[in-house]
Amino acid sequence: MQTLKKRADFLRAAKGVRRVEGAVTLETCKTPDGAAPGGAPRVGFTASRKIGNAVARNRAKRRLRAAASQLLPLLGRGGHDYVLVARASTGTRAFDALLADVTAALKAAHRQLDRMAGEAI
RNA sequence: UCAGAUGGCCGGGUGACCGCGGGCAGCAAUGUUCGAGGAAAGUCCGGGCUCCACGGAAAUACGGUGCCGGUUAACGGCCGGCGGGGGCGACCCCAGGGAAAGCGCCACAGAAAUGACACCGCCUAAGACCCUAAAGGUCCGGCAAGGUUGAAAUGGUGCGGUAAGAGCGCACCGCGUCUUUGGCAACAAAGGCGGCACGGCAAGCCCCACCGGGAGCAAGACCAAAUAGGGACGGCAGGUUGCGUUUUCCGCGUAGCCGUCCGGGUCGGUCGCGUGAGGUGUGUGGCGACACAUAUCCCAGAGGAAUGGUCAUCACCGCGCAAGCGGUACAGAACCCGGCUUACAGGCCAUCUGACACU
Repeated sequence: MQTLKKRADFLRAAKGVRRVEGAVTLETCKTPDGAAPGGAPRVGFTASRKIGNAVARNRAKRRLRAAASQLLPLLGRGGHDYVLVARASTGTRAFDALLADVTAALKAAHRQLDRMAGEAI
């Protein structure tokens, strides 16, 4: 799975669809043409200083990465960028609950994307 | 046993499955091995390394350091001493050069704050006057003991002395100064001399001694799409046109397009990047910091940034009769090293001090 590395990719995702669910915030948008050969979903992780010190931020990103590696191959849509933003409770929430949060956020974001696509047509 | 002082150490362990980053082997699949800290933190000092600047050296300015000796690559670190202060003690604390080079400041209170001073007080001996004596009073005066203020008041205590007092005299203590002795030194001790002359602040300026060129791995080096502009060479087109040569003619110069190369350096990539003032053990020297010798080990190197998820079991702590449940600090390397400072659940070890008890 390809990870996002450019600041511009994160900014583009932040302007797209945003869902807050439990201990995570999900931001997503379409991958720009040509950026991801093969059409696999791309993913990025963010933890701001509001989360805590460096140890807390690292831990939050690791748990999000673990969750994404389980869920995105099943639920992710090709040709989309996903950004998982850590929240204050990301480091301490039970992992089952964290998985449920990410799943719910993905499904809700997909519904919103479909609705926007329908309006566009 | 209790209370305390100092120095040091640990910072959850083991196993299973699915994953992550680097090295090595391999065409690959894959295999194998290594993978955060005592502070990785704050970025406060000192160095290595890199680039820039610069005749050498010194001075001025600015900044830093500040008892003495040692240690170190170096330091504002560390070690050992000295001085001052605190504690019954083990031990702890100190921004600890110079105030007779100079300037400045010393609020409030107080009589007086440095050219020290006289508010309340103390005295009436000598001299003059009143009172014809005595006693007393007035003047001229003397004094700074006692009181009051303050962070600080021109040595302190005692005895003598005096009208009252005063280093006025003496003893001891303090201070200053000289000499001797001990010590590498800071300094200490002893003796002589001086009747006291010399208030505090240098963390206000300043003086003295010593140290310091600047910027930092986003340093710096290399490879190199694109693009702007430049250069060289070749080809095509052209003597029609524009511009310059004051005007006309002639002539000359210049302006176009394409390709290759040079140069340039952006996105990106590679290096810098971990064998080092390295760790560990042993020995020797030293009170110690540390040094030397020797053996042995290779121990993170990412670049949106690697350690996560699930489970079992053990250890410790809390709650609970129990089954069990919950918790396990502070905190994440980013060029490297030596320090300092700050944070830290819980636990361990060694040495020493005081008190009590027992032998």
